[in-house]
Amino acid sequence: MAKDKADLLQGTLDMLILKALSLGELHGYGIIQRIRQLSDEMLNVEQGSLYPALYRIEQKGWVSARWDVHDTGREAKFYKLTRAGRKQLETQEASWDRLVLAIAKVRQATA
Amino acid sequence: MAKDKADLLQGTLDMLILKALSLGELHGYGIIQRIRQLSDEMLNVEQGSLYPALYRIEQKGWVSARWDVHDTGREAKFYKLTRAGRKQLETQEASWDRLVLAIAKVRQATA
DNA sequence: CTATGATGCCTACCTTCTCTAGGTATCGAT
DNA sequence: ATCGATACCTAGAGAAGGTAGGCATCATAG
Repeated sequence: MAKDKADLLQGTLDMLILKALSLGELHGYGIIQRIRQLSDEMLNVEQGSLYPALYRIEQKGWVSARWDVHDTGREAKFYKLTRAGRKQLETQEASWDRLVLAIAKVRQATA
Repeated sequence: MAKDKADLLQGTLDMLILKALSLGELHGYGIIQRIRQLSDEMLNVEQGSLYPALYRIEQKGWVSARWDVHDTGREAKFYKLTRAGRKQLETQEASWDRLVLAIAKVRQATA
């Protein structure tokens, strides 16, 4: 990991993947690029984190996968948000907001 | 864990403990209460998470500990932020801010 | 033409972290 | 006398992300 890139906190990756897919169907490698690009290079998801995560997420029914050929003529495995996945994204975003709020409250405290 | 309390994300506990101690010396059990109170009951740190965390944090030199008797006459182990701990708190807060910002950027994206 | 880097997929193992679930002891209130 | 809160601790489990490898294709640079 490059020095200027922060490690993800556990529990944030699923949300990022689901969010990336909410913008449209995409293959694994593309998800990494989309997250990196949208975050202004601040977030870098490792392949070794992504593929197992995609597998987990697919098992849970939040995404569906199919092999396809894209523009460049190369084959890739495309993932698509399911209805349950969209629901899950909302849930995770709400949890994230709650956590951010709670931590902000603690940090507001002054000595 | 109560239903209305969210599990912490891994990596946030150290920051919360250091922040709690930045408001003044405190013993372990009190740290849990302070975090719960400051977060409006949204964050509940389990004892089984706290004590190992305090041990780790002490090993890293971010806090110093001493046994003492407090008002109620009971003995307790009081923890105090060290200079390195204060520095570490700043670092972790900056990382947290970066992460929150990066995730906000990703979430801003519209399909 | 060949070497290299980017694209694209995957797995095994490691490490870290938090939680669950136990244990112990003291104290105040019922 | 019992029970809940206070106060400390540990062992083990589970989850998740990273590191480090492997493999194949393609475009580009030398």
